[in-house]
Amino acid sequence: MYLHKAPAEARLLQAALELLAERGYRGATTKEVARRAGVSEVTLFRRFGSKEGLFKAALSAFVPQGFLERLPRETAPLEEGLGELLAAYLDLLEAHRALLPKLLSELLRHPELGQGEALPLRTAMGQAVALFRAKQEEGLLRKDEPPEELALAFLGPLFARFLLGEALGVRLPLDPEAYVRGYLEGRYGAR
Amino acid sequence: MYLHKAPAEARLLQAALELLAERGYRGATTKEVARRAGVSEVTLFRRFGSKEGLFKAALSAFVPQGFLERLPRETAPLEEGLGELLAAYLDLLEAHRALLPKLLSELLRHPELGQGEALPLRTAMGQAVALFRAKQEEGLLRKDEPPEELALAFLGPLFARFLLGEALGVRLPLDPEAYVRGYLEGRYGAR
DNA sequence: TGGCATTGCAAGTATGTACTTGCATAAGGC
DNA sequence: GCCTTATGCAAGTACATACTTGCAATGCCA
Repeated sequence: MYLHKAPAEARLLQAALELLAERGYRGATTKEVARRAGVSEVTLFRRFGSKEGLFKAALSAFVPQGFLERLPRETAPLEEGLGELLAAYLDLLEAHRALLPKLLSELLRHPELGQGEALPLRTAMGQAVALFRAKQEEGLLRKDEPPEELALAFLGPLFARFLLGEALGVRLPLDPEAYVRGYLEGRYGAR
Repeated sequence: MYLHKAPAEARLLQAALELLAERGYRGATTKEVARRAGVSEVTLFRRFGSKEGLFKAALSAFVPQGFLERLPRETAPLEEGLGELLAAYLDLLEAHRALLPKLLSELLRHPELGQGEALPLRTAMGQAVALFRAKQEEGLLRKDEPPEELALAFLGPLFARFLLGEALGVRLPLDPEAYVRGYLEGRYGAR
């Protein structure tokens, strides 16, 4: 196997993410991405086919290695499972603190970028939903709401808290155990 | 005077604002602005000279007629002055609820658009600062902070509240009198 | 050492988009 | 009725940018 393959590709993905956040999808040129990655522009097109392919891949790849495997299985006990889910997402948000708000804004403006074959965030949300569904069937969570609602009610405030903190430039400390407890005692968690 | 002058110009400015919010500065093409305004593209360039000129003008003009005149003079009593200031800004935010968050995001990404000769928001902020400075000199506000700080402390939470509400899709009701009282009783307002 | 994969470089093509020019037309004001 | 002003239309220019092609160089592995 050709050893130099990984670095060029990885640098292109990283540069694409940064420029996407800095200048937006239309403002980020392939030439500039290649320059920042220290790679020729031709290589970019040989690897990713098109500008859109590159940015889709970048958005899919920005979820860290091992994130999906780290998510709790449906068989995990309720409270531990939620705790692990929360911890995994907290780490993800922390790892991309500076970029995420602008990336989200670009995703809203260019929905096609989120249509990547297996955008990991989508998969990750699917796994979270599976966990909530399993706990519903075990009778540990209320069944009068679809599991997607339960998952959103759990993760939504987390995103909101994060985005608000970034927008205002403040760090909002979060106690994971208290967050899980608060969810379980709240409206959606009540069984 | 040529009677048809105003409509074409006004429609161009309005279409430019909408497209700026929808697609961003780079994504908004002059052709599309002209089409939406129901005007030929060449008219756009004859009126505003360039794409940048058009969008600068649009950002300057989106402050409603009479807004500046409505701001309180330095001679207004403290509490009434703050109340009028607050009411004027509340109306402005209300008038542009849907557009403002995206416009602000574009302003952050393209600062040159804010460099308009007399961007009214800049002027408006200057008048607010003058009010706070006058009240400082009357001894009604603490003098150990620059008036710009006092103005920001007064208007900042208003903007934050508005942006948060838009981001989360909720309406946060605001009691103007309570807001002014809270400011005057708080840290920055204490004299 | 020979072959394959990966990359760079130089040069191109195609297209979109900002911006221009020339001419004709219509709407007022005087 | 003439002039100014505003506008549209058709056509075109200049440039940036996405994307391609051909060829040579380099690193790796068998």
